[in-house]
Amino acid sequence: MTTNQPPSIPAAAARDVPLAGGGTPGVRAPRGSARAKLIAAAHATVRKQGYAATTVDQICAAAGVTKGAFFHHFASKEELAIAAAEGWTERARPMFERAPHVSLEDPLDRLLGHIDFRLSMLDGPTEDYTCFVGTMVQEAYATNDRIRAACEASINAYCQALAPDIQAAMDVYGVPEDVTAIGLAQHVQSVLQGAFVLAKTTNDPAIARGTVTHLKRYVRMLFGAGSAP
Amino acid sequence: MTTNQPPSIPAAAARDVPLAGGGTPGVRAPRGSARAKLIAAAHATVRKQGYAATTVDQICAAAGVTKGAFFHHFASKEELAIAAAEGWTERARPMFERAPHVSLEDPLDRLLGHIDFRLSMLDGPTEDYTCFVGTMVQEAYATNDRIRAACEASINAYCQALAPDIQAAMDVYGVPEDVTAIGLAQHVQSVLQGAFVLAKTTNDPAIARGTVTHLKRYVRMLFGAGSAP
DNA sequence: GACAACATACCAACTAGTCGGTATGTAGAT
DNA sequence: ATCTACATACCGACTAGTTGGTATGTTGTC
Repeated sequence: MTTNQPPSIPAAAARDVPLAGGGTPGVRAPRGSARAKLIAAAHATVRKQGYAATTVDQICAAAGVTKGAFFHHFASKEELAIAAAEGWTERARPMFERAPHVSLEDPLDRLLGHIDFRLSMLDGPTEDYTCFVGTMVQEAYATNDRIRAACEASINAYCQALAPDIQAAMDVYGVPEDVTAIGLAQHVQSVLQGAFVLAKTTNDPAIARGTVTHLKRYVRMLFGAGSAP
Repeated sequence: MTTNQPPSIPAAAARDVPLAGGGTPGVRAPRGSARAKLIAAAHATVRKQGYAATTVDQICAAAGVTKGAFFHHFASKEELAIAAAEGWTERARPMFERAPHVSLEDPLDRLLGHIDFRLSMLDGPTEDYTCFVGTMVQEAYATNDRIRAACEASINAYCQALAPDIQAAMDVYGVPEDVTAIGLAQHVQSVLQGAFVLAKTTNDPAIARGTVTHLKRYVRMLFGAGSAP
């Protein structure tokens, strides 16, 4: 796992790095922007089609750059995948760090606020709220260990970032034995990943919202059952 | 959605339909077995590599048949995918129907027994306990609506099969308002799908077991909080 | 002998990656 | 300041190999 902190699921924050389309033919993009555009294009394309079905040419077209630029920055499609997994972590970090609920006093409120925040993201086109690394790891876990490890690092960073608030809430409110902060953080991540899969099944976030709502109720019951201040 | 009942995640029940290997060269398999072998091979291969990364030749090799047999039974790779999604439902049905917990008196015991059963399946190689349709829908939801719908039907059949016991438990024990039987069944399925994604991340079922254990605690708390007989 | 169930040979399209080349910036010597 | 030398960023035609699918031949069964 990497040593940095947060991680996992940005939504429509792609607008920072404009994808193609805006690339008026003849007018070159500023030098040095190709790499970031390729990573953003990979996020968008893989979230929609999966990794294997996404071609290098498609990513280049979505990024508005040529194959020459692609292989200048990345030695292979695999290297892009790994860089994009790291980029996913970086892209998610500010989203969760800057969310309003992080400044709440009570750690349980922060945790519930985070779940509400995730709930509010379950809207719009499926490919805008689903997880890049969650999608990619399904195709790579058994065939490409470097990509698998990069996805693991991203998911792990998310769980590690969530754990301190959970631990603080446990310290304040108590919780049944054999519940750990990291274990509950992983459960949160699991429910979200499962919500994405179910959402893809119907191409609609309704079921996903239902399942995350169950998660929120669970967290409330878990901490409510213990002693309260 | 199809009208049949159960559905979703068989484990190592593949042994009914032997995959290749056993195909001693020169010794032909019994006529009429190719279709079932191709579907079983698709299950195994897609669970391991994903749909797009799986080639028709790989499926044929795993099934121990030739391409001619493949295209005799299926008009295209897409048609196999759809048939395999239906086959997944059929394959899961007897596993869950014959499990010992189904004969328990109390509906809540049956539900908890089912979760325990799912928990016990989280063992061995990742590709042996993960979900074929859950894997495939991630790659197909936006690009192939027929495959998406076939996966939806399979997941839906699972939830529909689980709902009656949940409803019965709700009738006996009560449950917070705005909890529905089908909604909770979908949550169970969500947690399982998320557990599979997390398991793929580390290529180890430990996290998956943890998250399903959280699910079991949630179900207990949900029904325990209401009035009990 | 006719039809279903296969097998074999083959092809057109596509894909990741290569390669020679151009455009743009930058550091140091004069 | 300006010129040279070099590095970095990017372009797009090309290739070797792969892929889904087809066309045709063979074998077993009723």
